[in-house]
Parts: sequence; structure tokens; C-alpha cells
Amino acid sequence: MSGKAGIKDVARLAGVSVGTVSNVINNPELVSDDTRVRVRAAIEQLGYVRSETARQLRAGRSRIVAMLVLDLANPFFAEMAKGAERALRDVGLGVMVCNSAGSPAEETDYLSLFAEQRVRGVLVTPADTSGRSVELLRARGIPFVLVDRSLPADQGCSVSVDDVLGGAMAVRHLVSSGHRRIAYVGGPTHLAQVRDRFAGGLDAIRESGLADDALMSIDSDRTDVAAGRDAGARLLGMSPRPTAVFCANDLLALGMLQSLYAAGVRVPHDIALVGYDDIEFAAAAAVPLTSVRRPAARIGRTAAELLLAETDGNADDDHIHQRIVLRPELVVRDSSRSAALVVDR
Amino acid sequence: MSGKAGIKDVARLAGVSVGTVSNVINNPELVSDDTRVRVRAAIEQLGYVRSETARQLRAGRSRIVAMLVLDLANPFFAEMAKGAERALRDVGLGVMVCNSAGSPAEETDYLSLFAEQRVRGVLVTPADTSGRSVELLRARGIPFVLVDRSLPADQGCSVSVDDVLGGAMAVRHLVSSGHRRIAYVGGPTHLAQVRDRFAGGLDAIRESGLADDALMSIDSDRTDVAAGRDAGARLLGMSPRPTAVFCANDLLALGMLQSLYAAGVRVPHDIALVGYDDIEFAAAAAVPLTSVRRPAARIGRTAAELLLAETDGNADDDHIHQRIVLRPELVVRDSSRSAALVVDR
DNA sequence: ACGATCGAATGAAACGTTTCAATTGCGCGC
DNA sequence: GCGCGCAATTGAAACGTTTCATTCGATCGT
Repeated sequence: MSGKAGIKDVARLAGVSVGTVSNVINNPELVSDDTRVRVRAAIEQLGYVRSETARQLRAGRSRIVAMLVLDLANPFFAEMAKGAERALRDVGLGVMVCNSAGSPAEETDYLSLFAEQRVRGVLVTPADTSGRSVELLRARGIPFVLVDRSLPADQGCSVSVDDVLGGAMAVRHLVSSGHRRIAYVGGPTHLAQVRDRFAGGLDAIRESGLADDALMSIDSDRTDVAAGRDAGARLLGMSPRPTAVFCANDLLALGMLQSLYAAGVRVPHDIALVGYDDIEFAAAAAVPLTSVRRPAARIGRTAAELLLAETDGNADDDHIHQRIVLRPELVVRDSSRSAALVVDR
Repeated sequence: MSGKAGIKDVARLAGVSVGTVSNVINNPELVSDDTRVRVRAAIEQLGYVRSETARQLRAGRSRIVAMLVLDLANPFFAEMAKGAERALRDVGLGVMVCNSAGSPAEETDYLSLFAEQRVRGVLVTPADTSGRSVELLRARGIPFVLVDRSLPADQGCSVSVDDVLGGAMAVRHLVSSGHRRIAYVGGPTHLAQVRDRFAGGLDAIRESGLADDALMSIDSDRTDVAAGRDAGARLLGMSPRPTAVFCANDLLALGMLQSLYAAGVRVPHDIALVGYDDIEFAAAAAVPLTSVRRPAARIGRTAAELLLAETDGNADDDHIHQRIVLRPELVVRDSSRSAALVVDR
């Protein structure tokens, strides 16, 4: 009675044809009342579970949407995934959340997996910046929406946040607080997000009439808390020491905070700190973290909706791609408040 | 040339039979050199991607393992998922991470989805405590490993942490620091984890000769940061006010910390605080959080390995289930250090 | 009472693979 | 020159569904 029963077994037990069983499941209104009851009973008795696999084979596409993110352990992406998952479950689609860990190679692997699985579509935050991943998806005809990454509207849908603006907001805030030597802690430079935030920061520097080298870049190959600690160690060795640090995400900022704290450097008194994403834990940090907020759940949900719009376009491909760019928002907390301002509030 | 080409098209183009194409892909050594080259070229030219769907249909099972966790937004589970994912990817299996959000109903939905998908196996942290989920899996013959939840070894594999011990460690620590009125902030009581940690706490209370009501339970219906803040508000209204709080996880503890801080209650001076899980953000909190550490990634990895062992048992079902229980570890930080101890260090 | 109409059920094709028994061609030993 | 064995290839069945043209009865209008 375990998972071995097929539709044929049900049909035999109920004394009908397989077609009728299929109709009971998918088009109950086509079947007479008593037959329906009989078939339902047989299904129950055998513990029949229809094979989505076979179903897909016939239908040509699956009921699963894949989501590929840069780092599942980053609450920002976890939140984003949750947003997308909710929207997709609402329409009965399954979600497969995967983690490229920022590696283009892993990403390619996963995209192949998705292609083989004939997934309904893909929500992807590409680790590969060369556009190869997008090409791959297009070449294979897999519907996709880029998440947390922008794309010209003629090339596909995308939902992103204006990271150049976000970077500018962060640095503008620091400059206007009087800082003139600011460090930027980024992750792997092949990530567009990392580069954009720096570019925005540089814009802010220039518009203030400062020299480019007022913004010093500290590179890192990862974007997690440990990387933030490492970057902190390097920062402490710099001379002259920057008076403010802008981190490409909150994980880095939290690690940085730990490093600074351990070295007896006070935040914001000695060094001001600004993060990015405004994850839930930023507000609860040792020194509540100023951060550039991005609406994670909304990004995920919106991306899912775009994918659905593209996918459900059962009409004659009249779908037009959309490029949605959301605005980030600066949330100022203690980590970047000058003493005067703190008193001030 | 897009995702439309099937194995037949490849066969036709290469001038061979479909069986041969299949062999080129799966048993290259059976095919002569020149044929192999020709077929490979045809595959390349057509952009052929084999349909995992059809493959599965024939094979009867898929190459996907499902993982169902209580809360993807909780870094503990995210880390666990990462550990499992790594182990499974290493053997070429895909992972589908899903989020029951602690809801038994969602859980049932997902289990049905998994059954229909004929997944290779399931790693599940059950939200349903009644054992119905386990029964369901067994009835459908789906290999599974319980994660973060224990099970008698004759009923299936499980990897968990001794939460009763963990709860006891936390409360013992508080009691030995002199606390006599301790609040326990739990999540939904249908979660075994929540109950076990309380039970352990109660053990610790009793072994110290205190009355049961020295441990007061504050219930909550969720286990996130916001719920922690709510619980904080309720705690502040209690009188006499507890001198220590043990939270069922770090998210609750961080929320609690925010509430207390906002109300001007000092931690640990006025109230000591202990969390559970020791997520990465516990150490970076406003007041570094004492927490009961659980090895998230290791739990995930171990569970994946158990599932593989069960699944690969191509032999005659000689698999014996294992019940693995890991020991938690108390990590003491500032949030529970008495003033004397802080000076002391 | 007869064809038309309609609801209900059927049976077979199709989806894209893998697998396996059968076939083919070929060099070899005798 | 004959049968053998071997390597390479083939063709068809099977996996479990959905779909659709067809069949079967029965009811209906005239």
C-alpha cells in the first residue's frame, strides 16, 4: 500500500479506465457522481499519489520555480527568498531555493540543473557579472527574472535596488557629518552590487568637492561576518586611519564592529560605521547600525510576480519585460551619529 | 535551437539511434570513438539538454532532496541548510529548501508536494509534533531524516541536539549566578524544541532545590525578533520582575534585548539574558549574548549523510536507522555576567 | 419509432528518456 | 569456408500521466 500504486491500479480497483481516473482528479465535473465516489474511494484505499514527474513530462514544464541567491546565510537573501516563496506558493508553485555562494561556477552548475529539471522559471541573483548566465538562460528558453540586479528592459525582467544611489546616500551622510577619510569595505569585485555601491560612494565624494582618494577601498573576497572582522584588522593597520567606514553589507559591518570593539576603538566616537541592507540584526547590534535599507521581502515578492506574469502569458508572447528599480532608504542609528548629534536627538 | 530538441532530434542529426545517444551520455565506453564524437557534436549543435523529468519517470525517483525547515529567516536554519546543501551537492543531488514557517498545515502541504515530486528523500524539522508528519512520510515510503528533532532509532534516522540538556545548562548557569526568579520565553508550545528547553530549565531549577515557579513561562506564538520584543513588553509588566530571562532562541533574545534597552533596563545589571542557538549575530549584539550553542552546519551535514546512507542502501534494505544526539555548549558572554564577574575577567 | 443530441466513459497516442534483448558486421581460429 | 564470439548498434518496451477522438447508451424532439 506504499508509494507503489499508479493510476492503473486505481482504475482497476475502481473498475474504470485510466482516463476516467485522470478526469476524477483533474476534471471532476466530467464524471458522474457515483463513479467519482468510487474512484475517490479507490484512491484513498491504495494511498495513491499522482506522479508529478509523469505529469510534467506530458505537460513539458514543471510546477517548480528555482531561486538562486548569493548567500542563504545572509538574512537579507533569506528574507527575499521568503517573500518570493510566499507569492509563489499562493499560486500553487513549489520553490527550490539554492545557494550559489557567490561562485559563478556553482551558479553555472545550478543553472544546468534547473534546465534539466525543466523548471517553470528562475529567480536569480547572478554571481556572474559577465552576463553569461543571462545568456545561458535565454539560450535555453528558461523564463527568468533577475533579482537584486538590473537589466535593460529589452533583455528581461529585473527587480533591483538603486545601489549607486544607496552608496551615495551612505557616503553623503558620512561626508556631511564631517568625515574626510572614509573606507569602503567591499566583497568580491566581480559582484556588481559591490561595485555599484562604491561608485555611488565616489559620486558623493566628488559632489562634495573632495578628492577621489577620500574614499579608500578595502577589498575582501567574501561578504560575511568573518570577512568583516578581517577587514577590520586591516583597517586598524592603516595610517592615517579613516574616520568612517562604509561596508557593502551589514554582515561586513557587524564583523567590522566586532574588530573595532575588540581593539578598543569606539564607534561612532573614533570611527563611524555604516552598513547596507538593514537586516533585522543591524538594529540590535552592539552599537545600533546605521544602514541603507532595502526592502528584501518586497524585492522577492515583486520578482515572483514578474515571473508569473511572464510565465502565465499563455497568450501569444505579448509579454513585455519590466525593469523595476526600487529606492533604498538611509536609516541612521548610533553607529554613525556624531557625539553632538547623539546629544541633539 | 532553443530548449526544444529531444534525444530523437540528436539521434536523427547524428544518424544513429536514440539508444546510442543515450549511451553516449550515460555509458560512453560502450560507444565507438567516432560515433561518440559525432553524437557529441550533434548535442552541442542542437543545444540539447536532457530531460531530467523523463529520466526520473523511468528511474522512479528523482535526484532532488527536499529540506523543510521551521524558519528560513532564522540564521540557525539557514546555516543548517547550507551544511546539508554542501554535502548533497557533493554527490550530485539537488536540494530544494522549503519553509514551513512552523505551521503544521504548511508542512503537510509541502510533504504532499514532495510526495508528488517523488523526491529522493526529505530532511525535515517537523512543525507538527503529533508524529503525523513522520507517519505520512513512512506511509508513502519516502526516506527521511528528522533534523533538530529526535526519534526512536527503530522509527527512523534523526539528528538532534539534546535540548533538555541545553535548557538545563542555561538555567543552571543563571541559578548559579544567583538568580531566583527566571523567565522562560518560548515559542509555540506545539514545538518540541520549545518544550524540551523548558523541561531542561525546570530540571535545573529542581536540582537546585528551588520551587517550580522560580521558572516562569512567557508564551509567544512566534519565534522571531518581533515576538521577542512583544515578550519583552510583557516581561516588563510582571511584578515582581524576574531577574533573568532565558529565551528559546537567539531571535527572541535579541528582541527581548531591544525591548529592555528601550525601557532603560540594563542587561545584565538589571536583568540577565540567555539565548539559544548561538547564531552569528548573538556575539555582535548590543550586549553580547550568552547563548547555548548548537552546531548548525554540522547538524545539516550529518543529516544529509544519514539520508544518503539510507538512500544508497541499494542492498537488501539492511539499513539500520541511527539516532544521533549532539551536545550543546554554553557560551557565556556579557548578557549574563554579573557585575562582579565582568570586573573579574 | 428514428435519427439527432448529449453525457459518460473508453482506449490509445504521446511526452522523453533508459534499458535490454536482439541484430549486425567482422575478424578469428580451425 | 564455417561457425564463433565480440563489439557496436538498434528497436521497442516501459515508466505514469494527460488528452482527445471515439464509442456507447440513453434521452429527446418530431
